[in-house]
Amino acid sequence: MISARQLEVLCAVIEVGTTSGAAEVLSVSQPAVSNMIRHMEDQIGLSLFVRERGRLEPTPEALHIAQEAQHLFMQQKRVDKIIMGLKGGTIGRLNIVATPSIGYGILPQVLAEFMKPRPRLQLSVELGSVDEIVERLVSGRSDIGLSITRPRHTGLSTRPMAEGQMVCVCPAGHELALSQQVRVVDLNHVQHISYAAHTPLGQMVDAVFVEAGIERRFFCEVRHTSTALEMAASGLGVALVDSFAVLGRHRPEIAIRPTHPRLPVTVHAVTSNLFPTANIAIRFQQFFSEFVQGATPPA
Amino acid sequence: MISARQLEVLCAVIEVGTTSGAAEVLSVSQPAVSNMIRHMEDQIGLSLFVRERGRLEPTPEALHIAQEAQHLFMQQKRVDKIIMGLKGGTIGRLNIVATPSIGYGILPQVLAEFMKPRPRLQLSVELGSVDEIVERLVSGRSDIGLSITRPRHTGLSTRPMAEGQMVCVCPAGHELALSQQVRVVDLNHVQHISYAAHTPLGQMVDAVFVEAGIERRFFCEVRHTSTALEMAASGLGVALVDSFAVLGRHRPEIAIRPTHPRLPVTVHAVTSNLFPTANIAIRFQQFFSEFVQGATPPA
DNA sequence: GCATTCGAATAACATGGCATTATTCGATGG
DNA sequence: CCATCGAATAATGCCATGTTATTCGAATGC
Repeated sequence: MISARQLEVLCAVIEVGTTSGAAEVLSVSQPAVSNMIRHMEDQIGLSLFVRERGRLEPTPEALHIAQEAQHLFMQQKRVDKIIMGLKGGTIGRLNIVATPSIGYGILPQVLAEFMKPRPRLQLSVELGSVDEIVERLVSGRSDIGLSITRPRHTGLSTRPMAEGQMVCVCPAGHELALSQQVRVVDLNHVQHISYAAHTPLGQMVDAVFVEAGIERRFFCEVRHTSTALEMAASGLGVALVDSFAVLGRHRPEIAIRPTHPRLPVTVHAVTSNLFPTANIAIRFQQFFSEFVQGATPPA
Repeated sequence: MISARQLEVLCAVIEVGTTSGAAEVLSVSQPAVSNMIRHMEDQIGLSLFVRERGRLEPTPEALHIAQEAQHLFMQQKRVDKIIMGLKGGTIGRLNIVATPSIGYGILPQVLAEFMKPRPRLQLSVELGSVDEIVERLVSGRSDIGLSITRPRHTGLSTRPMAEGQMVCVCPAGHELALSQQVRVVDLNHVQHISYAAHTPLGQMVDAVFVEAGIERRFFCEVRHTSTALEMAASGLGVALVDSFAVLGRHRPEIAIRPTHPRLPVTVHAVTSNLFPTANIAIRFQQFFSEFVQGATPPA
């Protein structure tokens, strides 16, 4: 019926007292205001102003309407702010599900930075296996999944977010730290921490040993790179971890060396095709990629 | 920034699920809805729907915005209702100031009818002399004044609202009731109730006696026609009252006769030129006129 | 008393938002 | 494979809202 613009003009004229003044405030021409007022009066069938001595005097009705319109403006501003917030990702909710390797490794750092300009963003982080990631995504309970291994599932889309590789982590001063590059098969000669053969990381490492016709030997088996990293940092032995796990952290107690052969790992973002991806999730993907790009690569 | 219309379309599409359906609900064409959605997405830079299997799936952001928009719609409806109410005069406040003759006579009947379709209208009725009416109007405390005598005052406008005349009221069976018409000067011959010479009504009646070269004689002097009417109805004597005082009332105990000469009286509506007249006051004037027109004239 | 000034109204015209109809494209289902 | 349904696109129209230029009326000041 009555437009927000009309109310805006009405209020401006009432506040300022003249059409010319209101026009200036609203950054439009004086006739625009004049026409709008007349049009409004015709439309609603009420006298809003009386022309007296060349001035406009608001009627009681006009004052009443203007008063009520304030509440409308409040709501309008509120909606606009919310839209801006959603667009900028400063409000809303981001539900992440990630593998523990990522969740204990790089994710906390990324999230810390991501949340800095978005204090009002609701955050949810779940850790789980690839199967659990798939389950949460297809059921719509999570907006985005983060995984090294790329789940194959109809209804899920994966995109590479960051390229990295496995690196060898050894206590500072360890014999393997003397060379610039660590041969994967050489790990058999030292006390080293590795991954179960049925895990994706274990299979990747195993492939190298199989290629070389050697059996992998390790004294300790863990599930997650973060665990392996902490054990290595504690001087327990040598470990292979993904480069993301050590990204951007200064750790004087450990040395980091690339491996031979190179074992590339990729962090994948996984989203559901069954539900629209939240804008904030898309932004988070971008942010994640840029964060990894910008972070100091492992020495 | 974002228009109410756009939000309306957004909500419709989300609720109905298809652009075609939303178009039907909104009574517009399907392309109109389609274009609006696209335009909105361009404008705010957010994906609101994902096109999937030929259908529209709202994004979480779209759902969030739609939710907030509901409050805006509430306010919009509220403002519209208020405007309608002001236009129809069902809300607002009507401040009336009237002379006692009117205030005790016809006004209550008129107001009773006027208020029936306007149960939420605030009403204020003050009674006072013509001077007091003037004072209240020029000070802006009353919206409209009702008076038989027409106040002369710069800043006040008067308009005739109802034409009537003085009528003679006598107890049923009174000798004057025998004739179809009562000569004013004949009142001197019966016990009659009249008005002080300094009052407008008194002067009007006096003028007839002066014209005839007769001195007015009466046994009782009152100020208001309503008092005179009640006294006459009680059988105390004969009185001249304005025709409005007996308008629309069946009173078997009294007889009403026109006078000779005719003594016309007019109810005037008085409004201030210093303030805009409230729409409700204008409507009341119209209503008053029509009420008097439509009411059964005194027999 | 007359010119100036200020504000409102009007005229004539431009533009963009939002609508229309007609048509095409893509997916789904018998 | 075709019929159907829904969305998108194209071509177009109208009206709300804006513009500039001008006029009109009232108040003001010399």
